[in-house]
Amino acid sequence: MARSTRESILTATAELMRHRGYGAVGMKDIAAASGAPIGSLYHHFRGGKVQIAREALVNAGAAYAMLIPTVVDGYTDLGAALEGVFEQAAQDMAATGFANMCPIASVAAEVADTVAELREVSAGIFTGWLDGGTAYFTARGLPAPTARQVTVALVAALEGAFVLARTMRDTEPLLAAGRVLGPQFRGVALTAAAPAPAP
Amino acid sequence: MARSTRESILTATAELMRHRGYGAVGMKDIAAASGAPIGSLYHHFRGGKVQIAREALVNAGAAYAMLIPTVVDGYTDLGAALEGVFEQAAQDMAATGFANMCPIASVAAEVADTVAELREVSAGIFTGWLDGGTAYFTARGLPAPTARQVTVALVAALEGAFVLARTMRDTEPLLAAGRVLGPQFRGVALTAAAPAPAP
DNA sequence: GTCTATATCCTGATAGAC
DNA sequence: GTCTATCAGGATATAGAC
Repeated sequence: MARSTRESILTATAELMRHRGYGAVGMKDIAAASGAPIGSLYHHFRGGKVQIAREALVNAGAAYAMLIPTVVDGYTDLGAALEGVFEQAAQDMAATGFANMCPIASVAAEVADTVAELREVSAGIFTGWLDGGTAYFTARGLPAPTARQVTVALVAALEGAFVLARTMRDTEPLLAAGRVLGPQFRGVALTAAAPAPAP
Repeated sequence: MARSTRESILTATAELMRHRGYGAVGMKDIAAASGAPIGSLYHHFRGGKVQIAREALVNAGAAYAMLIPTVVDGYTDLGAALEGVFEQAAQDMAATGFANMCPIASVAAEVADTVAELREVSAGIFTGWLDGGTAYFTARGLPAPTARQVTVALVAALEGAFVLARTMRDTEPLLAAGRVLGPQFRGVALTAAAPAPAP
């Protein structure tokens, strides 16, 4: 529920780019979806489309950073937790008609070679996720190297499975990824959850 | 090395879209990269840009379908093979300055909600990969359900790690994914390789 | 079949009245 | 701060000479 014009522009942009990526979202679309006329877009964001996308990505990245801890908090076994994350993702995606996908990866893959500034922002968000996830799993009792590897593999598999699932309109990739990643860590205990870090 | 005008248009398009996706590649770019003037593009592909992209994706999809079997053929242990695939991918990506990425996922993520025809083509290619990989691992002695799960998880993790690695310009995501996926299957034997199927 | 010139539309961005 | 009208450039696609 964004209140200010600025915020409504950013949330509308994140939502649009989650579905259509960067290039296919026009300033006119953002104006229509946010309720603000084109002139206001440039009034609030002097840097134009790139700046709007940049700030929308940063906001969305911060929101998504809390998703994995939120799910994993409910588990005391790492293997079960990993499977749970993928099952939750599969459920969400099916519930939204296979339209749900994080805007970061969607935009990142598209602009990695074309809009340097957005690639850099996306890279920073990914780095924050990986560092934050590592800190979280370390706080839950995993050795740091394991925590890092599990986090990186989890995020990579999730993002890839999202692409397959969305394209094929089938949750199989998410469920299969969870069933392959999870069992290896069954029996690895997670200690009591500390307050989740927000990187 | 494409010989005909038609072929050179398709290979140039695949190469361009591997780097820039769908929207950011213009007909003018395709004309320049292939050496064919704009008029020839429409002479050979009456359906315009969408048809060119469609055929370029199908060609590239068939080429990529053989990559995993090519690497895995060199192994007799499934765990080592999986790690080997990710190490090979990491090496390739670093060698190309983090520009290397399969054009299918790149385009698929971008057009899943905007260009129905290309989403359908991409879905067909993914399905072909998964079916082909399952058949390959089955031929190498794995039970069918395991073969399917391993294939789906492998492709999903690869594609996701590609996005992270390309954005962060770092091979860590590929290597971490390989080191998490591989160990679970160490000790699972692959029988003598049959001729790889080309789905 | 090859190639040039152009038509039509849509984009991001700006100027300036309210 | 809000909003409208418009600019300049680039997109896909076409027409038609060679």
